[in-house]
Amino acid sequence: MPLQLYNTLTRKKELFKPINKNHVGMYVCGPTVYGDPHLGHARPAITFDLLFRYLKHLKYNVRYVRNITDAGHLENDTEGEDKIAKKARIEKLEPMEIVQLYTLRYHESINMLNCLPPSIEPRATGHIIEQIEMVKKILKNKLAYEVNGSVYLDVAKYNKKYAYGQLSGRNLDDTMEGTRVLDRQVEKNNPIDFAIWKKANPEHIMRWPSPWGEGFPGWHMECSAMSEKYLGESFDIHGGGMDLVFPHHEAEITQSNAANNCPPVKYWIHNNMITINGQKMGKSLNNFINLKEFFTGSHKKLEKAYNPMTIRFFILQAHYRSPLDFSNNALQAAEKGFVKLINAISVLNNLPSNKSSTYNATKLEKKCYDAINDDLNTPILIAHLFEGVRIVNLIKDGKEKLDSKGLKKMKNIFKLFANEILGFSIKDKKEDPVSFDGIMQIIIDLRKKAKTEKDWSLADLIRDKLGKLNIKIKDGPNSSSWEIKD
RNA sequence: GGUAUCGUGGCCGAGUGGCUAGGCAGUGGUCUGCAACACCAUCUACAGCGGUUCGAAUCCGCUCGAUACCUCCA
Repeated sequence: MPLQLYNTLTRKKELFKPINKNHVGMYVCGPTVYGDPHLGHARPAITFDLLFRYLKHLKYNVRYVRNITDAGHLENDTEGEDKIAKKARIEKLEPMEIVQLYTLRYHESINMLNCLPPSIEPRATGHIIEQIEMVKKILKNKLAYEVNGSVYLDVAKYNKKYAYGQLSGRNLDDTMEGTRVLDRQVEKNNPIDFAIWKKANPEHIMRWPSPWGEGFPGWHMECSAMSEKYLGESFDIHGGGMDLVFPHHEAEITQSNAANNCPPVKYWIHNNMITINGQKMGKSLNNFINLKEFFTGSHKKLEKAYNPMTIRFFILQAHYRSPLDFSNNALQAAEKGFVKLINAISVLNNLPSNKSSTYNATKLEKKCYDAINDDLNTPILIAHLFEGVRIVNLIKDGKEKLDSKGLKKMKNIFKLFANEILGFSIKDKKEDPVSFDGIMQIIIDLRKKAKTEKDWSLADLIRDKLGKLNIKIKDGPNSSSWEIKD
């Protein structure tokens, strides 16, 4: 079964077929860098990292573009302060210092989650010219109008030629009813029209010259302009959080149609939200936990620190389109499960092969592919990997057998799905240059001798002392092994 | 009010018109000098009420409940 993805535009799973054979263009909405990255940011980063990794595995030539929004949007359509400028004022820094600080912090946390860097990470402020050009095009197509130094997209006029609201499933009348009319929106012909260029008030710091005077681009312009620049007028995949469907992505479709007379995206893919006590985790609700706080355990809601791979595993254990509720219990269950998976991989790598097989690893491999191909069903994929874990442990106990071919297949399954596709980075004890392994073997041999001589106090002393160094001894029937505790 | 999504066992979380999800926790075993690990067995389930069907937790309708979006948010 080939790869199928759920397209928000059609609300169906669709067979994935790129526009240009062998090439895939993917654009994902990145963060607005005015605060620390939190657990909510981790979900799209990991979801689309997974897709990026899998598309690459399928031998596609993927260009993955994830933007950095460094031109703050207004807190409202036409009112409020630019978020980055506000933060700059509060922290007494230049806006670009805020941008730099939080871009670095974003990269740091996302890297720890083992997300591959995108092919291009463009910044909004680096593409003001492209955005102005796009506004000009929309004006030229008579689907926007200028008022007093600002440019608005004429949604009603647009709606006559293109259907507005396809992505979010709303029609124009409903949306107009739900649109709040603000006092200062008198500039607009219609409350539903949205700014694609805004005139800067004198106190607005981040401003650029334009044919309409000094101003700044509208909220949604950057993604339209940058995706077009790097991926073309029409590209394969656009991703982001579900909360961006309306108005952000709807506006992107509108802008691209208005400028280029073609829809920008073939597959719209949206990840669901992470909730805390059933409520969305977000800045506006002030109930978010920073990623760094997870890694260090320094948040009052956290019972302990969580390894970045535990966070990654926790997120991938749920399907990306399902809401995922945070709790210490869920995270600790994920942690234990993940350790079990990792331990089995190290057992597998030291397993001798048998003369014959009692288990068909090829079937397992097929099931893994079926799972990932079914709209990136990582919970099922992980469930299948746990079947592999069980088999590996049974082989260790001599209750199942794999010949050299089967063993190789099994190793490949874990390498491919756990490492390369799910992106779990697994520490390899053997990478240690001073052969910690060798030293450990000596200690284990000494303890074995003590045990043979029934010197239990010495054997226990060795185990306890190692335990204090976070090294855990695991006794088997004939031999012992060890592992470093987290 | 509009739009969309969802309601699964102690917890997290898949899936599906008839066949074991999986993880964590619990219980009983095997293994072990003890323990841990591992393995085996086992226990709780599909919000409620109708309907379609040979058969529904899975499809349809209604009720109740939850969430998101409609204002920047991943």
